Amino acid sequence: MPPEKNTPTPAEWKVLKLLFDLGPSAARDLIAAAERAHGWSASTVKTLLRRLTDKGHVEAQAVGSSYLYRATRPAHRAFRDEADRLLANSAPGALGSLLQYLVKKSRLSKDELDELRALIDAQREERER
Amino acid sequence: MPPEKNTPTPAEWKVLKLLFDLGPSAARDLIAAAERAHGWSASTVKTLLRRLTDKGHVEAQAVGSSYLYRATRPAHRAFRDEADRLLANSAPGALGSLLQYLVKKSRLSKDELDELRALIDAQREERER
DNA sequence: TTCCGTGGTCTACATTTGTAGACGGGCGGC
DNA sequence: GCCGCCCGTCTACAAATGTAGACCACGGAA
Repeated sequence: MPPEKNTPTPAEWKVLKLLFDLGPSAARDLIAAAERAHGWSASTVKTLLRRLTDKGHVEAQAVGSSYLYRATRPAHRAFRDEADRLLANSAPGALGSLLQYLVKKSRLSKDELDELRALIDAQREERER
Repeated sequence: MPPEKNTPTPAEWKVLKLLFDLGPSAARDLIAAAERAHGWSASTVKTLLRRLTDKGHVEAQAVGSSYLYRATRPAHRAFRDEADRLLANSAPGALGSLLQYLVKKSRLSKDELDELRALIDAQREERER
């Protein structure tokens, strides 16, 4: 169980995503990015940032008179949680086709494909035994 | 763009999931299942069912004096939409490891693994060219 | 020293979501 | 033919969410 229980809401995710993209950032940059990306007002971003820190997804590190915001967990961890939600919902039978869809759609690089293939082979071995 | 715009809320998903599991069902069965699975009252299920039909995820086919509820799109389609949301959020770099995680965690059957592997090989070919 | 821009905090408010009771009508049993 | 049960609809209402203004303090520019 991850320490963070409250998953981010969709709007919060968007801010989180910006944080992932920009890396640890000052409010001004996040606000600018959110304005550009979603047309949000500064206030909106501030609120979402507060809620994210409340929920523990974002950490506000005091720097001078203001904060540097950073995601508390790395992007891949956060996405993983999302993925878990997906699995939790998905019916067992539908899973295979779901993954196929994802692989097709996500246009992985050759290296990534190789890794994935290796993983699959390993799993197949396991099934053999 | 799928016809359905409003994605189901988490609670709605739970009902949808029950519908997928049970197949087209009468209210009584859904209510019973939801009671068992989530401890919900009949009213709650009814409301969620209404909202789902409003949003177009569920279709209420009149049968006698009541309805037979059925999901408007097959499970795999619905999950696919969820998966799309996931991809939309996920940063490109993180995708590979995300899929690995999913494959590992979802414990596919040998057949499913084979299919997935075939798909990956196909993609690799494509990268070659 | 004064003023302004930024950033943070408070407050606000409409909407959506989660959860559920009340009510009226029909059908199946007695 | 009357009764109760089950169903669908209406209504309710608290909490979460989306979106944002008001206000205040401080640090830097002038």
